[in-house]
Amino acid sequence: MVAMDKRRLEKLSGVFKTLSHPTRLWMVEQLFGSEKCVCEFVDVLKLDFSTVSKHLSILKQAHVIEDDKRGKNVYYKLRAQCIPTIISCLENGINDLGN
Amino acid sequence: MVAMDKRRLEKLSGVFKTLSHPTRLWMVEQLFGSEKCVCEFVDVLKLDFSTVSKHLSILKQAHVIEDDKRGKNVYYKLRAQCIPTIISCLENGINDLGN
DNA sequence: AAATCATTTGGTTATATTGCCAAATGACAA
DNA sequence: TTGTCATTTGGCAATATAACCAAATGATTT
Repeated sequence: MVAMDKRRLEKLSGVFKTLSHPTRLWMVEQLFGSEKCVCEFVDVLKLDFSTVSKHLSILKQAHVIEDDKRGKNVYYKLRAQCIPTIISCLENGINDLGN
Repeated sequence: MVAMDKRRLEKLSGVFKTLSHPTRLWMVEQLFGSEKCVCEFVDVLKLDFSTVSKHLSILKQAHVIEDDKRGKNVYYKLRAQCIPTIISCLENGINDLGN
């Protein structure tokens, strides 16, 4: 593994890592169409507020989503516009191949 | 998270998980052009044979790569042809956005 | 200024992942 | 059939991740 690649690989694999949890992936998909605030996720997921907030923060750190504080709420929206493409690409590619 | 989605999300996030380790991601990229046998990876990575073998096995289970035993060696090649696209998609998308 | 609401942060425990070593397997070679 | 080479499997210790609870923060509302 050439040293020059190391930083790049860590960053890229880090993005994949943020998408490697079902809950986070679901949250990202919910943001495809429109922004959502933390409490909306909490309502549906029935996970602790802190758990949801931490998941969102992980996605934010990787620049997959971004936040926007307005009034009492924090709204999250998709930042990495390539994710929808990536997901359908993967689903078409891998799901077909025998599972 | 609608129950119907659960299986799909687990499978999809599972694929991301296999790509979420720098060494595995590097190995996948090495397979873009041509197949490689386990020992070739061991030589370059300087990790234990068992470590490399386990990484490859994780990628294989997710159908990202597949193996082909020939003679004394096991050759691995890319199975999910969408991965190169996904990686460049991500690199163009996320790297540009602020660091 | 105090109370309240939405969210984040810190701490803890349970579980998962990674890497090494040693031992098992499965060809092929002698 | 014994030995050797390439790889896989099992087991263990170290580290990382995920979920919860409790406490802290920050912005409104009273």
